[in-house]
Amino acid sequence: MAPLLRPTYAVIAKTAGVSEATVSRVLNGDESVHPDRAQRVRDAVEELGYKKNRVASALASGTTGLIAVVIDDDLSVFSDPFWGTVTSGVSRVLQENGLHTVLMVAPVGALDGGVAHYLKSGEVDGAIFFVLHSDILVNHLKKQGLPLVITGTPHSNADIPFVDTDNFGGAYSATKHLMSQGCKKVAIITGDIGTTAAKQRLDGYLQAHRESGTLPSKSLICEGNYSFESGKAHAQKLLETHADLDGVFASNDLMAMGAITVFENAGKSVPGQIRVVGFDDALIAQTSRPSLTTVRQDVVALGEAAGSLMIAQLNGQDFEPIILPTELVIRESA
Amino acid sequence: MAPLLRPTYAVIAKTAGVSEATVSRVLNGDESVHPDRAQRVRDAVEELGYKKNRVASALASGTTGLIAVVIDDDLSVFSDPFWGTVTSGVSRVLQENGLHTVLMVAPVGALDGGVAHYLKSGEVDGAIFFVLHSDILVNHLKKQGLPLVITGTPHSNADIPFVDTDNFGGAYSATKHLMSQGCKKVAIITGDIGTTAAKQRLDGYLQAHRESGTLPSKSLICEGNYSFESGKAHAQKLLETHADLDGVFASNDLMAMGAITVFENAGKSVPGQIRVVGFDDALIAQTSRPSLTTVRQDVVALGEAAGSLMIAQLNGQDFEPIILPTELVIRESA
DNA sequence: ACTACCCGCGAAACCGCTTTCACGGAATAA
DNA sequence: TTATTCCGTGAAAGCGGTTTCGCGGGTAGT
Repeated sequence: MAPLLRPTYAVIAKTAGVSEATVSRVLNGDESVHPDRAQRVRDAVEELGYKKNRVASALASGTTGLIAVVIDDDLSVFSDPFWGTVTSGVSRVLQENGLHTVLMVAPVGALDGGVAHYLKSGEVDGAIFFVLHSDILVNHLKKQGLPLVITGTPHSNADIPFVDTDNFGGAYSATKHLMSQGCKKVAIITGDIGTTAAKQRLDGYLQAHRESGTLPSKSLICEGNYSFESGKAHAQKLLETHADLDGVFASNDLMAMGAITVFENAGKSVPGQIRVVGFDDALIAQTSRPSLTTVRQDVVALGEAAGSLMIAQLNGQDFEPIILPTELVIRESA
Repeated sequence: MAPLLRPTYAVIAKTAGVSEATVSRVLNGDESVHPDRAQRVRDAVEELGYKKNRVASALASGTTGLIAVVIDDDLSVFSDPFWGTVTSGVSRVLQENGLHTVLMVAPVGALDGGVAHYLKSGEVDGAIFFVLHSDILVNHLKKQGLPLVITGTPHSNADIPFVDTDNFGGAYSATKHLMSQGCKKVAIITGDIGTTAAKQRLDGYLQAHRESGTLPSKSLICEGNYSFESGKAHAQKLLETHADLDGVFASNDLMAMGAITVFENAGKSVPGQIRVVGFDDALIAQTSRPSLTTVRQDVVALGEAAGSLMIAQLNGQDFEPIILPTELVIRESA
């Protein structure tokens, strides 16, 4: 493909007057080479503008320098700026460590799909999973010894390293905040309850109620799916069933926006009559009117943490799950 | 890394009773193998659950099956759902063709940066560029024979295959629409004028005016940078300098939203007193109040087109630049 | 002074697949 | 029948690094 042929070890070895083995040692940081000869090799490398052929290196060494980022879903997920941002964080950390990011967007499903095969085939040195609908593939890969990181909390309690936002704490403080603002009846619109994040946020909401001694009625708990439409639909239903509703915690900003739209169209002012808190601190939280009080999570940091955890594993270092803190950002809506 | 050792050609060859060369022929679709022996090979492959080692294959054949997606910018770009969506389109098409996507997010800058080296080192079979600030690297790579696709229109007129949205046409129809709604004085807030897309949208805006015989004054042309803040800032300035402003075409939805925010805060109703049209049809265009009239571009299709163009090149097929049509989506703001 | 070790370094095998080359036999031509 | 092609096929030579193995010389032990 490349017309100009790049130098190989053979050339470096000849111009440096050493063997190929020595070249390899120098280029891989083997200390046992005499400084003078090592320097001769480095000079030759410099002079010839040598760049190691990673493919050959991969074949011989068994490591490819590639980390897969797997999004277990369809394309729509990636339109969500959230995952794009996480990915950029991952990518940056990996790049700083000389690794590259292979992107795989596909429903993972079974153990014998294309993605599964690819991961099992040793073409990547590790895999970072984003949206995980099931742990079976992950557990399978773990058994094979592939370094893994999960972004979000795994479903099972297999000891797979993961990074996550403090969903519970964020939801808890959001709910507490609504209560402290005088809300007597606060509903929650959850995310896709099949995700651990949605469950944890619901738990935070419940915990806040538990502590205040006022358990919310079942009808205040609405099972949404993170979409704008589901936010609207549940807000509508809440209006009809709870005339005295005065607070809503939505599991993400988009649903919060949907709810606010419905409330205002129905003549309920936000935050005057109903206070609303979202989650994410996405761009729309700042640009909307009223601007949205929300739970901020540091999305780039999440990606970077995932990348770092992967690096740590590859280096054989110790590592533990990383839970990133959240911050309640108070704006106009609550 | 993988504990269970996978079978190699040697094993397949033995169980099928043929030579490794024949195995290779069968697995690469060489017609010149006798059907019976070919079948024996396929049976052996099936029976042993053989999967080709792509790394070894890459070393021997010189092709890696990897396509780089290069975003010539910093991380922030990837937080924009736009590029995430394009990427997912690319990724899907490539995956369907047995290729994988390597993501590189970094300022490309010079010819000797890390990204440049990687691309020149033959570790990828092709590269798709997203945000391009300069054509020099691209031209350099093209000379080396690396298959390239640019998403967006290149700066120079080098014959590099590209895909783009019909920016000119979209801006033209947006401006025409404002005029047809009775707007006498329509301003434009452009995007980062260093991008070809921003220039083309400006041209469309100007062309609409030219046809109507009313050339806009210089002060109606505001140079923004695609950010919410720049939308707000320019809207503010416009309010101060043009009391009779009654229409604004913003080069993207985010700036349009910024402008609307300013107008409404200033007591100007949208679309009552000032009509606003955006560009992109991003999610916020639907969720905002008033909902945004905007120029829709099919972002997934853009990515798919880029992927297809790459595939075509790799197959040695003919290919031409692809310009995707836009559609004016009329909502409340104009 | 003689054996026992350690250390730096090169020769060569190897990673798993691709591709050239040439051979044996069948098919066609003379 | 003999000479000429053509064709399917296997042996073997890479692709470009990595790694094992063992050699020769220097240091240390007694």
